Amino acid sequence: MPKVETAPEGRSSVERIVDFLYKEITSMRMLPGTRISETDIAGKFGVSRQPVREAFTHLANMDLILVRPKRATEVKKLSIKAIEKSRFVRAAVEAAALREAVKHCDAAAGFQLEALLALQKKALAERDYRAFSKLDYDFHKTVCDIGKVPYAFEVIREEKEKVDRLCMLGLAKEDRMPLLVEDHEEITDAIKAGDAERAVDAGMLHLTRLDDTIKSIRINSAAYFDDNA
Amino acid sequence: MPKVETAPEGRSSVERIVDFLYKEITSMRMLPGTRISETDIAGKFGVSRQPVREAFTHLANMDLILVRPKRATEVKKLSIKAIEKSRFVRAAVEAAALREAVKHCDAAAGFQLEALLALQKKALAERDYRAFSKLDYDFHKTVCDIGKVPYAFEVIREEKEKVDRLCMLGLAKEDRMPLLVEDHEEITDAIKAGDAERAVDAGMLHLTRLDDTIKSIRINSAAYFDDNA
DNA sequence: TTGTCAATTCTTGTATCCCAGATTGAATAC
DNA sequence: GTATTCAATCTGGGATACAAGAATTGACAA
Repeated sequence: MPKVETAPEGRSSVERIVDFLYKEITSMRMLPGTRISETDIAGKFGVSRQPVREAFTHLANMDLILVRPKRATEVKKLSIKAIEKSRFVRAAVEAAALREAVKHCDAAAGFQLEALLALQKKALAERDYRAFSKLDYDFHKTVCDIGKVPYAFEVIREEKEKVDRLCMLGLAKEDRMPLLVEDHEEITDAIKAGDAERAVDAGMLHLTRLDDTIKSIRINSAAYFDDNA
Repeated sequence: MPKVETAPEGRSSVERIVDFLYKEITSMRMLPGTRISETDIAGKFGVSRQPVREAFTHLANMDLILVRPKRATEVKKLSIKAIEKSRFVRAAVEAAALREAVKHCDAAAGFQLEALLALQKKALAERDYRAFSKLDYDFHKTVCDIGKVPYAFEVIREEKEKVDRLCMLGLAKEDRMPLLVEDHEEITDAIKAGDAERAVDAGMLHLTRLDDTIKSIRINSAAYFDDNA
């Protein structure tokens, strides 16, 4: 018998609470500045305050909430500095991954990218943003895999998550799909051509697609931001 | 009245505990695999288990300890994968920072680097590793500042801390000083010359200086490592 | 001597209680 | 009417007590 892992309705109390709050916050259902109380959450989950406290510590370490002792705990506001840092790290890692991908690209790798591109065009034609989202994820992961730097994608994903919350405020994600597919196409061509600089340039251009979104959100939703750096 | 910040003997209990354990672990006074008990630490600090638990959560999030429920908590072993990831991120960020530094370098920036170099040579001549260590820190920070990417250095520092623990096992750090200063010299020259590729190459070479150390430690101290990837 | 099993004793997880600081709003003095 | 003060109340911080799981150690039998 393989030994059942039990886990009746999740795992531990704190994990369930962390998961719940994480999703609430990153999906922007809980807006920055929202105050959350240990007691409330404890009541909502039918547990004592202790697990909630630990969950809070977790989320605080993730920079998602701000615990102000004796005052209150609230959903952390977005920080321009943090976003810029994230943006920079992502660009640096993405560039490095692309250079490695160019170095290690072979015929099979080229086909992998082309296959993903085809699927993306299909999703684009069907205006299936959900599918495209997954394919976008796969594309960048594949680039990292081709470059034999799997950890690069971990970093990219981590940094991406940090700004994903913000993008929930942006509208009309569907409109940007064609542009993104074009970018992927250019990146693929550059990698297949073995042109590292062109691949990096395309990758960097690809990243700038986010900048406008961020800028407009920053203006329209200034209340959710913290520093004005 | 400026309002005294109190803080009798530090800050909060958990912060003191985190600081203590952090130093113990990163200085390798507590070796990987060492078991630590909430009760013990609580007793040692004269507090209850609660603050200790929170401190543990912190350290677990930093990947320094491993909490195994109902079993025990122990100092986390070193992970080859984590080291490679850290190494990659650092290289990527360092490269990006160097490119930016080249872009923004002016006469004043050049003098800053030269000044640091002179101090480093002085420390080298005096075999003052402690001073050199600080100057090395300053050098890389200055590069990031020149490139107007201050957050880059934050990342570099964070990643550096992750492998610093490991370097405690290495000996004869003094012997590598001349090589490191030479590297800094080459990096400075390349930046001043406005040659981005040369600067990046020099920076990458600089990073490889660590690789031998890591490799030898990995062999000599295999017991402290986790995965054998 | 060795293998098995059970009780004991560790470990962390959770609940409950009390405490101190901070906010807030009402009452009071001006 | 305005400003100040003080107390009720809400916040998180910490201590203690209890629960549950895993490892260890001991006895006992083969």
